[in-house]
Amino acid sequence: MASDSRHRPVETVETAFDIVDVVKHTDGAGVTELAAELDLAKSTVHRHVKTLESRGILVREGDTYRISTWFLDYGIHVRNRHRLFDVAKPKVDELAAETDEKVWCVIEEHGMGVHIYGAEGRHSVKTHARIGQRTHLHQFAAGKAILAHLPEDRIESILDDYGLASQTERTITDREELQNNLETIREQGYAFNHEESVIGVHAVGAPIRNESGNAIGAISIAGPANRLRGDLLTDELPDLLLGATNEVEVNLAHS
Amino acid sequence: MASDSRHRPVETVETAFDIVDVVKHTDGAGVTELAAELDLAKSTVHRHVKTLESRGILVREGDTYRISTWFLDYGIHVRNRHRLFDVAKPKVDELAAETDEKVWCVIEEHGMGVHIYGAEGRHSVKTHARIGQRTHLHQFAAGKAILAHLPEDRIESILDDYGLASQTERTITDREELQNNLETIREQGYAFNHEESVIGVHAVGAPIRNESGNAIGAISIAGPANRLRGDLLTDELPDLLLGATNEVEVNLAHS
DNA sequence: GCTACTCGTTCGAATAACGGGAACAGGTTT
DNA sequence: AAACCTGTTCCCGTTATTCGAACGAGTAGC
Repeated sequence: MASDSRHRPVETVETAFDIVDVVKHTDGAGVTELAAELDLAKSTVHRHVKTLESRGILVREGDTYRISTWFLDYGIHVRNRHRLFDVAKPKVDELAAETDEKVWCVIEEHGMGVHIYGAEGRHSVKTHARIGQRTHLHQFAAGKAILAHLPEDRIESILDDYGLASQTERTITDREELQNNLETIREQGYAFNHEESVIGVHAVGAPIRNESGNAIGAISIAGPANRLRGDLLTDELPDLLLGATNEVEVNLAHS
Repeated sequence: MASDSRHRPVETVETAFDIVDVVKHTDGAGVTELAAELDLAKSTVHRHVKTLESRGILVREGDTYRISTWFLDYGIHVRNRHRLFDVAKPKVDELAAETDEKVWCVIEEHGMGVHIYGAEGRHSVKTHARIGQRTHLHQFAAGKAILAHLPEDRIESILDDYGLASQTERTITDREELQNNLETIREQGYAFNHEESVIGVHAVGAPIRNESGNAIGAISIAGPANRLRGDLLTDELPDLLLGATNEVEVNLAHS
């Protein structure tokens, strides 16, 4: 981290990815538009875009370039190769079938939570989460479950790096309050989310730990606040969840 | 296409993606390994890798770099933004539930077929296909259904570009034979795959066409050859499939 | 315990490449 | 028909990329 200031990035590569980013966020753009947006010469953008196209990273549709499914190929590859995915997927499916709610498998990467797999129950809410989505760890149940089970210094550095941005009015934005919450989570072994990421949505999340006890991911069950409350939320679902995560941990250790 | 020879790519960007490719295929690699593999100086690779890491494209685990879920994020974004996905997904799920076989939604991109969504039936075979996978159009039912419903000149240029590589001993590798097959597909409105991509697997595929009648994708039903045969394969499944694809086409037109 | 190998990292200097701007070709609008 | 838009091409100057060698650190060998 201290070497960050010393490290000078390859700017040509940065502009290439800047182009990809703009193309993604605009859902397709032309050379002129990209050049204007990124303050580059048209010829420069053109050369980059042609390079990316020849690699199959961008595809051309008339005069606009779009992100290609190259990313889907690589993305799914990443997911399938992740140690957790194979083991967790069947359990996530099971939980969704048993609870009829939305169940997510989340991993930690670079200090953020990444939703790598989600299973629908029959009544599952349309959460705003999407496969591949990155969310700040303090903003949701699975994330807090992960955060609580990381080494103390990593927790500090993550909170330092990203801060405590709010998602809803109920998101925990006070550092001390979060520390208390994490302590409770460690004691209980699971975390709750009371409308902290989406108003009207409650969730329970439990960590998946490796041999050294550090969380590498988590599983969460989410549903409407008026259905996920009382004993169901505080007892039944955590029980089910812990059963699943414990099993995943055991299977992980033997793989 | 003719300008391909004239176009000189941005080499720095190429090396960056070369690095990403090697990291993907080796499932994680270090600086020295990458430098040796790509015949570059260690310092060059180091700078690239640091740049990619700071962007969150690669993640570091000890001394090896891995592909990150950044790709999953972008990949799923691409899929979700595709016009076909929203409309086709529910139909694919329906077909899988009705037939109990593996059902795929495939789109055409850059002259290849990309599997963007697959639904499992209760008895579905473990096909080798994976979300994001790119396959030559002539090698499978959905692909041939697409190929048959493209403008004549595009068909020619795709076949010229990619040739007719074989996947199994039953893959169609003769151009004339393929043309005859495509003609039959156009007459019937759907395509069969008789162990042309995987031995022991049969499939039916039907195109999804836009307003001008050109295929933009296809849906296919695949299953074991000994179950998918006779009337089921030649009549029942095509009927079900065409019902679904027609509906998708109508919904597409009104979206 | 020391040595010898690996790994990632840093530095400076030379050259190759990237980026810019102006001019071109093809289409569509005014 | 002319004025605009688009993507595309060219060449030149300068910068930023690349290389190779040297460094620090950690690990395996004996």
